[in-house]
Amino acid sequence: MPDPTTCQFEGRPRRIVLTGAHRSPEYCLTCGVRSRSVCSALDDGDIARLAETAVETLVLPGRCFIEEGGPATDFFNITSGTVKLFKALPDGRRQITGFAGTGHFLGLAVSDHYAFGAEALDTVRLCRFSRARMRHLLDDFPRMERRLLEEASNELVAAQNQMLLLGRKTARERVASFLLDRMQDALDPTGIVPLPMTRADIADYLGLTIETVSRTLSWLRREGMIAIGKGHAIRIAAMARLETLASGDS
Amino acid sequence: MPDPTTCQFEGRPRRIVLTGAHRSPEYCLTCGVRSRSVCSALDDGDIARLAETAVETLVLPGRCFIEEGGPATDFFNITSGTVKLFKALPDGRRQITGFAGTGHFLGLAVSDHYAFGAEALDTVRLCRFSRARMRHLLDDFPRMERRLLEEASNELVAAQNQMLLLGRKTARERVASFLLDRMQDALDPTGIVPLPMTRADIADYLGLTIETVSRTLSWLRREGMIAIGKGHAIRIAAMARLETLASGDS
DNA sequence: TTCAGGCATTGATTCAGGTCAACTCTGCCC
DNA sequence: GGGCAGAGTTGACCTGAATCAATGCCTGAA
Repeated sequence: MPDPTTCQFEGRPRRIVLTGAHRSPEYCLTCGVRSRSVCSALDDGDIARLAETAVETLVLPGRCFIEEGGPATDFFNITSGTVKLFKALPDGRRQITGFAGTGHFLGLAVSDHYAFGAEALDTVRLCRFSRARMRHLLDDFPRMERRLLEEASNELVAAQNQMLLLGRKTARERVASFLLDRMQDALDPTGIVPLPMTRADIADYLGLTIETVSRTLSWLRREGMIAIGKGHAIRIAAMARLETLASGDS
Repeated sequence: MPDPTTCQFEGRPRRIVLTGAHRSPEYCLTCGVRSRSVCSALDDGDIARLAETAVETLVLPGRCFIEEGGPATDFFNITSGTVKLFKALPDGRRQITGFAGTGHFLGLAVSDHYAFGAEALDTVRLCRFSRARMRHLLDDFPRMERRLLEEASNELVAAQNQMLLLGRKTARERVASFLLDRMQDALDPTGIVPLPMTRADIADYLGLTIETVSRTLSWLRREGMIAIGKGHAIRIAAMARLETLASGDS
């Protein structure tokens, strides 16, 4: 069983080998990453050079692969799976600052120490670059820098939304906002929202306790706004009412 | 008197004229901005071209110059003064997502609408670029892009810290963290922390009410950790104890 | 099948911080 | 000086979410 307190890589890091399919700009390196990935900004030549420097890694669920405050040696591009990013206080209180999925970058820190930890929610595949190599790549591929800037800008907008949520929204508004955000992410028009994280993760993301998250979900169900399925999925039953609640119009 | 509900520029927008002093990389455009500014990443030629496209603007205290949700037409570099950045809910609840001072960039949004509002705390001078021009500049000056990426990364780290604060810290820990952050910003070794913002701004930044901010500052004073001076300044009297409090070690 | 352990739900109670209200302080205009 | 408005402080009380506690519900191991 993975020990979440240690911080190591699992699986079989290996050199990436490009095949025909991977030359398409809509696929990343070895692993079929979609348009959000690093490769959407690069051409075939770029990708060939990247392949020289990236290492594909498999991370098992529950395994922490970035340790908050640890030396920032690597840079990551997630190619499948979901990770949670978090910060912690000495007494154990935790705040999840975001969830990163396929195509997202990690480890952009300017400092030489990671400002946050990262842990795999499910089995995660990622491309790992040494930061030194990464710096050289940025010099060679201006498009890459453009991509990173775009990603960082998007994350800043998300962070500002989250600050509004954490600072000023009620528990009900927080949970409603969270469900809608997740639905946007899943791009599922049927209103089924996958929740690969535990109640504890949701609580740590929303600045609440697990009990409050649970009570609030039950309340949303009693009110007919959602239906709670088996196996960590929720169906949104009254989108409009949920949106009104999330925006704080009440 | 400025009307904070409308969103206009004050003063005398004008073309920027470079003089000898401004050619130095440690000064921005017209106005003596230090190393954090856009110019630290540019050489003389770059600066000369920038000067063609930037407009200097003076913003009066209390004036909102970026309206949340409004069309994102411009890009800004603050050359003096402090602004508050905020998001609001329909019923008036507000969250200040950050304070931006000399050298900071604003308006990096990927979307074509601003994701936050900005209002001058004191008299603010800034260099304004149209976003269309800005895009062309980024193509011409890769160094500029590097600078923006660095700035965005720093802001992301700050945002993550703020999420930890808003989601998991107590009122006392929040206020202590805030004072220490402000001191870092002011770079004043004597421990005098300038607070150009009102109690309401501090409250909206920390996710508290003005009453709680006031009570907490009074408590810190009674405990001997700070001394509250006249005219919006505070002296830190027991740095170590304040740091222990801020980090949540209690 | 049973048992153990993690996760989730629900109820009872507490408390940190919000709300409401009174008051002071300061600068400012007349 | 007097009066006024906005900012700040302090007290009394209330409430939303945390805390504490009990129970249910899976899943995997023996």
